Amino acid sequence: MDQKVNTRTRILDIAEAAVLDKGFEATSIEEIVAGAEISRGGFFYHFKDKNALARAMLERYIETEEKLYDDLFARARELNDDPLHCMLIGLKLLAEMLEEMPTGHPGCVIASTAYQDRLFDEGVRELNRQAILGWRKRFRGMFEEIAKIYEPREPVNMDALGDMVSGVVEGGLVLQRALREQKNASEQIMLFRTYLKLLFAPKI
Amino acid sequence: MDQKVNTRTRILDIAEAAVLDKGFEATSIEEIVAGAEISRGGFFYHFKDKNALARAMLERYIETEEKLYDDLFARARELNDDPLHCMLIGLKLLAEMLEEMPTGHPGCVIASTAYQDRLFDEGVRELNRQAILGWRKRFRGMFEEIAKIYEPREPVNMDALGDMVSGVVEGGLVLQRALREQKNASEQIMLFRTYLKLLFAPKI
DNA sequence: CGTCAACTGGACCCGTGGTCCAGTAGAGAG
DNA sequence: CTCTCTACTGGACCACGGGTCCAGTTGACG
Repeated sequence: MDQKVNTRTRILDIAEAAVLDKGFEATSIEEIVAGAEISRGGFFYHFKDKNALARAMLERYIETEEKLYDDLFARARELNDDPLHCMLIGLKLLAEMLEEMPTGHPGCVIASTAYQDRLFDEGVRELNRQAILGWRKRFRGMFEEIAKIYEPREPVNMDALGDMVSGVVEGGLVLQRALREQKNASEQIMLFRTYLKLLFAPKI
Repeated sequence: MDQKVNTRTRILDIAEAAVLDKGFEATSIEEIVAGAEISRGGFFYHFKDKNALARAMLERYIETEEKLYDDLFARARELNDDPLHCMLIGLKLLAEMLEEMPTGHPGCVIASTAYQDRLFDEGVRELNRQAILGWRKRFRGMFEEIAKIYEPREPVNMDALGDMVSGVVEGGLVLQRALREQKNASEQIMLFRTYLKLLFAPKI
């Protein structure tokens, strides 16, 4: 049963790398089983179809992402207890992280899932939705903390501002992929950071 | 030869609607020829393969999009000659437009192309790239005009700020698609608009 | 009348997702 | 030592979609 866990994880690892590289549709089961050195039958033993694979990948990815944000903002909090500065530091760390990731970070999984919609079943779509709603909640919470101390200079919808973190990351990754440049996503995050500085800056 | 133009255009129309609805990969040639009431042979007479179709669609789409931005900011200019206010009005118009589009506007074509990368040939990818670079240039130009009059309160990279328009739209559309909500993209644009107001606001 | 563009229709190939199933290697329980 | 159960293997088989090839038709125009 150690082997069981191993094989399933190995499939997920290989699939994830391939999907991040070239997208879900372009990744064939053939190629996954070749990489994992198993038979086609073996693959379908673990995942009843490609959708089940997608679901498992998304679940794992979302978990990783949550942990990543937890760690990142925990580290930021250690450096500065003020919620605004914590956010600014966290975004800087996020930008640096994105810049270091050569092939582009998994964030794209969400976007690519959104755009290949009809290929996926309701379960996958719902997972995707919940992930984004989770980030909305997380960041909205942080922004509300900030707003308690620093009154925003312009009125903003906090849900939308929370979404903007995800939106800027996703949008940045789209640009990066399409332009074949390397820093777009991190630049976009840094611009968003400037936005927050301006928005929550003490008046005069 | 009238028929020729007609058929080609008809194919493009039907393909575009289908692709916007469910993505390129999920749109079969079978379905396109059924919609256009032609034979499979007829389809391949006009487009040597699916990539040629993608290229033609992208070209047409980019042209439409350019014209849309031209019109939109021309209208904005009529309402206010100041470059900052013109931009703010233009973004408001853009946000309203996005909100009215029920199925989501074609912007997604760029993102979806970016994420289905390997399915497309170099020609398609390059078209995609050029479209984004075109928008970068357009918006950077406008921001430079603004910056001549209103000194930015924080230093920003003008290329990145130009990209941010595309990024915010693309990111917003990703959210909208994944969340199955309707206003995310326009909300994101309105937030970006607030950003510009803060960034270029006269000091004090 | 001939030619050419714009098709039709159908045969055919291949890769990919997916199903079914019979068989087996190996670990752990009795 | 056998019994069973999990985790597979391997191969036959199907449907569908992209793509090729090609022979034949139709209508406009010189």
